[in-house]
Amino acid sequence: MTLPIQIEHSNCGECPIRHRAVCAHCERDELEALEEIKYYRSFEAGQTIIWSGDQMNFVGSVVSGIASLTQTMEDGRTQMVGLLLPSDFVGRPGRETAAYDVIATTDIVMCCFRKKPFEELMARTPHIAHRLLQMTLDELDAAREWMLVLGRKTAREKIASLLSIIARRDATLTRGRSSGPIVFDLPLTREAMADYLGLTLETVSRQMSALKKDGIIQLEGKRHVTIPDMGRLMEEAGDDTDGGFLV
Amino acid sequence: MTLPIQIEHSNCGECPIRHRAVCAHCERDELEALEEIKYYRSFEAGQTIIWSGDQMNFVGSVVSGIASLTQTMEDGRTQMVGLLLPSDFVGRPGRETAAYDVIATTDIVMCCFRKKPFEELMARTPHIAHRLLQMTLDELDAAREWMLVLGRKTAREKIASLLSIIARRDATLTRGRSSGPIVFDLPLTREAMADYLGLTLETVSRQMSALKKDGIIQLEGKRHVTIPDMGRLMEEAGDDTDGGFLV
DNA sequence: CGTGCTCTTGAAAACCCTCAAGGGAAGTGG
DNA sequence: CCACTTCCCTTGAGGGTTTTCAAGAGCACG
Repeated sequence: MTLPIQIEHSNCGECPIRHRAVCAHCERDELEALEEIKYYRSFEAGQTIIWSGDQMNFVGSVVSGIASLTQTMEDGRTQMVGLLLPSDFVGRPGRETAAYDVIATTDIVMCCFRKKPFEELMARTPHIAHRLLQMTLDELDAAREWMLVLGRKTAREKIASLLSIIARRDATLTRGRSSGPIVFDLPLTREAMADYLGLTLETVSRQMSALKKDGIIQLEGKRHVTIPDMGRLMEEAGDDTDGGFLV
Repeated sequence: MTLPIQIEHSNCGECPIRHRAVCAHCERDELEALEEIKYYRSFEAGQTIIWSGDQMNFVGSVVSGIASLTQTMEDGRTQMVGLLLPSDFVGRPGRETAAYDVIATTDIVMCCFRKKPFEELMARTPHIAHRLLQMTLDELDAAREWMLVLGRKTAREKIASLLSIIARRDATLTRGRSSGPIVFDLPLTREAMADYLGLTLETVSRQMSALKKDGIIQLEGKRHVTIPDMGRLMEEAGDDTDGGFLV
């Protein structure tokens, strides 16, 4: 049941998210201060990391794996409001309780900081505060982009939008190449996709099949996706591509 | 056509948004620095304040009136991604071009700062940076709350959600009372409501009529709304109220 | 009194959801 | 090794909500 997950990166200098996380702009001495209050935690896929309404005793960064921020109504309707990827920040300085459920989508490793010390450190470390502002503004943009998807796009466009976001992220992480087919594994179940897109899982499944039938995507198994032509996918997503090269 | 709108608040100390805007936590000397780079601009209802893709030469705060942040697809589908109320901040330090259209919903007065000097000032004024982080986090929460509305609520629940947000804001601004009926004027056309809610204007109109027929709201004319029972409205919105007193 | 704008209402159609059944792969225990 | 279960996914049929298309009402303005 409980796998002993190895924590390898005790040293910030060797951390895989060193240059993208909230600590990205930190100097050596600032990193050392962070190291003193940090600790790692691992969660298995499916585990709830934070319950909405709970006391938040820590903030932190996703080191590896994927988590989701979700909101649930009384009758069970669920909406994912954020996808947390490696380097993304979890928690809100200055707030006591969590506003959303944070759920591990895959096995995940987090770099956590006790909240109080982190807030104190942030107050005297402009590099951290500034980076957090940057990241928050980016998340706000992503949330607003997603509002267009949720409010105005068709089911087919929604699926294409999600796939192109994941494809783009994968392309950034794995290599800079933009030519040739893009290949990746979907980190989400059909149900998670549905919760992200404001659809039912049946509609997700149907639209995935339709995109496959039309040659926009290729599927091996349920999760392994190949995108032969990124431009076509973006057309299906309804985004202005106008070439779309260089992503 | 062009009304000569009076700019009254040249002095920050008397500014109506003094304690809620990005300058809220500023000391006297910080305010003086802001005063040196600030200027007021007025826009009439319907005017576009900023075009998506344009160079951003200023950032600023809404002093009075309402503006909307909207995103438009090539085929004309429009989604409002933010509602800018007095004290809300416009613009993103560190970015060159605007990501969204900013449109004056009502006549509006803005307190603007030239972008470059503001960024420099922010770099050496933690009070401003900290306040901006707070405000950005609040906006992120609002955006995420709205994602649930867009993704998972029915047309009727969407309308009720919008009305309760406006009602709550009005209640906060005009007085602390929470008992008795709430009365306000809708600052949005049916079309603007539709763009906010991801609906068509016909559906908005129909659901407004339905809520009226069911006694959830009362309408005088098209814009003047009375809410006899805030609890009932929030039930219709699908929000957990559990009493809901104290707003 | 016509024009323009916002809003309302109706009828038909489209899209997505709900309900239902079943397939395929992985894991468990006999 | 093979039933059996479970989980995830696919596909079909029917129905409901919202959209689309269309017409007209109410109001302000010139």
